[in-house]
Amino acid sequence: MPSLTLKDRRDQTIDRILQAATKEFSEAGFAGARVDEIANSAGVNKATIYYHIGGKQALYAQVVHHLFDNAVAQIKRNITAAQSPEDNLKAFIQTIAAMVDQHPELAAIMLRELASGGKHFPDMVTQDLAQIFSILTGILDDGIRSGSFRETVPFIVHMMIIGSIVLLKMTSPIRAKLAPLVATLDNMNTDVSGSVATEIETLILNAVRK
Amino acid sequence: MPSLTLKDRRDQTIDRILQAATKEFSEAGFAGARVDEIANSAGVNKATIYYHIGGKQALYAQVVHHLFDNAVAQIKRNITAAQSPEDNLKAFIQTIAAMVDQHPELAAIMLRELASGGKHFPDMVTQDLAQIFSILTGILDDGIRSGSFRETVPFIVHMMIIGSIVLLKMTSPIRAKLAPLVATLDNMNTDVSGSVATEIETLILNAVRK
Amino acid sequence: MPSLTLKDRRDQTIDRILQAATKEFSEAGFAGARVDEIANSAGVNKATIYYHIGGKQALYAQVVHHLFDNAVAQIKRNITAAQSPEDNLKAFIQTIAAMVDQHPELAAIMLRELASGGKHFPDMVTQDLAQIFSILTGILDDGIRSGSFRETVPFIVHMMIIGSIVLLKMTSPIRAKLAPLVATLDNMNTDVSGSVATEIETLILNAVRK
Amino acid sequence: MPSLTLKDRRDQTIDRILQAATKEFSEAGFAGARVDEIANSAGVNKATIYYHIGGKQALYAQVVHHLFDNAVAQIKRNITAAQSPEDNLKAFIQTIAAMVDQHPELAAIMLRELASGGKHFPDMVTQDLAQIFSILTGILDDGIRSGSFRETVPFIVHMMIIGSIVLLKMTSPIRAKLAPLVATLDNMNTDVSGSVATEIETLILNAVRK
DNA sequence: TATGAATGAGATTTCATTCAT
DNA sequence: AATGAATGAAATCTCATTCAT
Repeated sequence: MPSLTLKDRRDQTIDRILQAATKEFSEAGFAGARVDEIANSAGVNKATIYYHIGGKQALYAQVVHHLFDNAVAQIKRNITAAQSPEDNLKAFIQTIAAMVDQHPELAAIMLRELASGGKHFPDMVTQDLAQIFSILTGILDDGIRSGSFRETVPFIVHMMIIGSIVLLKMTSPIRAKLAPLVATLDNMNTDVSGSVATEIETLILNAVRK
Repeated sequence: MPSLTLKDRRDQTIDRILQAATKEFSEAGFAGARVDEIANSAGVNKATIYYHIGGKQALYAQVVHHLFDNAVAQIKRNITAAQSPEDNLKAFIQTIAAMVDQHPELAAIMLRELASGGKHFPDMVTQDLAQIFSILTGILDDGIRSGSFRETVPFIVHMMIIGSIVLLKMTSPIRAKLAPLVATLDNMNTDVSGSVATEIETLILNAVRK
Repeated sequence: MPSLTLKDRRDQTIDRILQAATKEFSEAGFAGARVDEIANSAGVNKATIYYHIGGKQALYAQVVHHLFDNAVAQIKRNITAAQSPEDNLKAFIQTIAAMVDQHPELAAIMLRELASGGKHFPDMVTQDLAQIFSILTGILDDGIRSGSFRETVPFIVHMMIIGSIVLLKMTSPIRAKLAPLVATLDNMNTDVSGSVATEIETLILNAVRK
Repeated sequence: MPSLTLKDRRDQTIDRILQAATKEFSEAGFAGARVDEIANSAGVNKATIYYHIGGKQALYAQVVHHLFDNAVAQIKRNITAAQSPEDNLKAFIQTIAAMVDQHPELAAIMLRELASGGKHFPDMVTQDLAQIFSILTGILDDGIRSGSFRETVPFIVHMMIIGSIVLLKMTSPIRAKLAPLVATLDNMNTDVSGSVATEIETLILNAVRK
């Protein structure tokens, strides 16, 4: 029994490349990322990247694709099970918070993409985002129908949730710098799922509740 | 009266450089920005930038500095005049929204900086941000003391406000792409001050009100 | 009888490689040719080329060798049968013209080799060329001895024949571009054997006849 | 008085680049030429080539352009003065021969371009070639009108002249290899203007004369 | 003050070749 | 016999920076 088939080897190599690229792109952005660096940290020759993937652009596209696809899948999995609109909204917030803790690269890449107007977003990713949004819309509609939620502008609520989670996650290094100067920042966690997400839940529920 | 003093000429040149740089940096990020491009769009020779400013890093620092300094000043100006905590909170939200509409570059640069952990933020900018935050903390404290606001985690409220405003502003090109597919996005404005900010006010006030 | 012996399979593969290589080298030259491209268009894996042939240089050598060897053989076959010096000269011209129509790659490769001073020509090919030339020398000598031809410089006559045939063949794409602008080019054939070769015959015979 | 104006320096640099490029491209062809090599032999930094010219393709285009433009100009200059069709034809042949001796790069590049179907020829060059051809057509027409020349196919005569001259020039290294084996090649000159061109004159005049 | 020319260092990409199977 | 994966070396090109004027 051979230790590893050819295809497995291939997949493993591609995986290592994709992981290294995800890290590099999220830390440095597309323009700042270095193919050399990615190759090194993936432990492959630079040419291997071109052989398997095809170039910096293509590599970036794959990274973004992977990241967002998995994210959508995870959110879908976590929401469908829940029940009341309030619980669903909580689950939505917790899921996104957990995801951002698990994959901070997602948050970094999203911010940078927003900063450049989503120019590099492949259409599929845009649709992924639309799906996430439609999950929230569904929850809010349910709540309105069942009389527990007010009428709100769903996209604004969406941005409020995503915005607070992502910014809270990404400000943690800055918070660390500011903590000595600003009392209320002292004991804030670097993770956003947990107590931070719980506070967000409360705020958002108050915001949309009748 | 001479047409233009030497000093004015100089200042004008520097101004054109800074404006061009602001645009380029906000659109492409630090790594993606090209000194060549900045020089072109400022209508000066590349070497002039080095002569007056000193290099890409220095140029970026000045751009960020300008942008955030003015922002803080503007917020301070708009808040001090107001009265009740509720009105102050509204003014805070409206001011930030107006600022982001006026200077979308500010939003873009902030997002990118967050994405890279604020590595390039000069200390002064970090302190600017702390000042803005302390304004909000003051408003929330006032509200708690006067009995109209609940106890909340100020930084989370802060991120909720900033996050929703900035993301709403920056998603407008993506929204344009999605509008045909998603009904609720149809008639959303590209500006965030105005009706969008008003909805944010309502949501945030509900969120923090007792 | 088995469908195909192992040896035949091998030969077939090599053949496909050589054909693809001939096309690619003639279109792009040695430096411009891509081993990848050759492999693709031969329908084999790149490594197969290295396995069977041994490398780009070796491949090129084989291609050139094949091409010129066959050419010499064909010319020899066609000349020996003829009779009078005039008829032999005509046959010589017609044969070369026919060969160039059949294998335009030969012409392309020859031109490129001349352009680089025959650096890559294996010695055997140089000798092939010498043989072709000696055939012409023989014809011209016969003509002089029989009193029908003048004394000429054989190599110059040779170059005049080869040059006009090869250039006429290779200019056909350029002629196509020029035809709309230049009246006399309108109805020139893309093939060089036939009426074009007949005109060359006349010109050359006039040139060398007493 | 400054030793050299800025513009002169620039022109000098560009000239050195163009000269080096002409040599490299003619020796190695487009694909085989190395920008590094060109930069080195021009004594400039590689980036200088990109600064002034803009890339390998552009560099090649300029080289070809220069070469052919000058060639056409020179031919025009030399022909207009002459008189009888016979003398004009001789002048045409001598001029082209002289040009090829002066600029063998022209011949090399032309052969390679023919080999690839003139794909890289800018339109202007194609028109240059058409002009040269129209000069010959004029001469032949004159000769027909004055009764000294037969009716011929001008383009074939053209190719016969150009072909023999260019091939004679470019075969000189191969001839050197063959000389020990082939008696008649012994004392052939490496230059084509002079006795070789004179022999071509005789052959071509015989070929077209009534 | 301002500039055009030039560059060094490094970025991305290509490609002939080899290796393990 | 044949292949997919991987690579080293080198090619083209970019870009922040400096120099001479």
